[in-house]
Amino acid sequence: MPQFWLMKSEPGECSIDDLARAPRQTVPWIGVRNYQARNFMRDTMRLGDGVLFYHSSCPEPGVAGLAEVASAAYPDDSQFDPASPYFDPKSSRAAPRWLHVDVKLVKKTRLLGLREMRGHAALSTMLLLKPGNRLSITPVTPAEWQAVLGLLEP
DNA sequence: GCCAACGTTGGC
DNA sequence: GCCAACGTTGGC
Repeated sequence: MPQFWLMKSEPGECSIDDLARAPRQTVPWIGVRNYQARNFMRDTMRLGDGVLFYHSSCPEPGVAGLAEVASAAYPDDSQFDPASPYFDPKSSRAAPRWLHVDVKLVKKTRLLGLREMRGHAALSTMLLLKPGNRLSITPVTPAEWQAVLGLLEP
């Protein structure tokens, strides 16, 4: 049974084009510092799960492409680096607090804008669209996934 | 830049 | 274990 996710990335940090240019079109999803999002990666994600690659905190927020989970969860090295903005002094190599998976590009799509998404009843259940949602990784139901694909590939 | 919503921290 | 203060997210 395939699972599906929506993962937010700031295009200034890593855009869909950055992903397309990355070696093997794969990037480590570093920098998640939220326990719920971490737990999704650690406990629920499986290799090959579908990912909606979402651009956030930018002029045109929305789904910018499709990707897939390309690794199991493993420790995020940036938490050990004092020079990194993601440094966590309370973490240690012996007991890493933060993990991440790798994400691989499937295809860049047209931009399915946040505003457009709000206009479709079939997407109204998406956690992304719930008021106040800030979670950077959210589960997507098979119905929501199919509805998004339908809008991206009519 | 604003601000609402939410998660985390830390004193008690 | 409560909860006020604080920091962050992210659309607008």
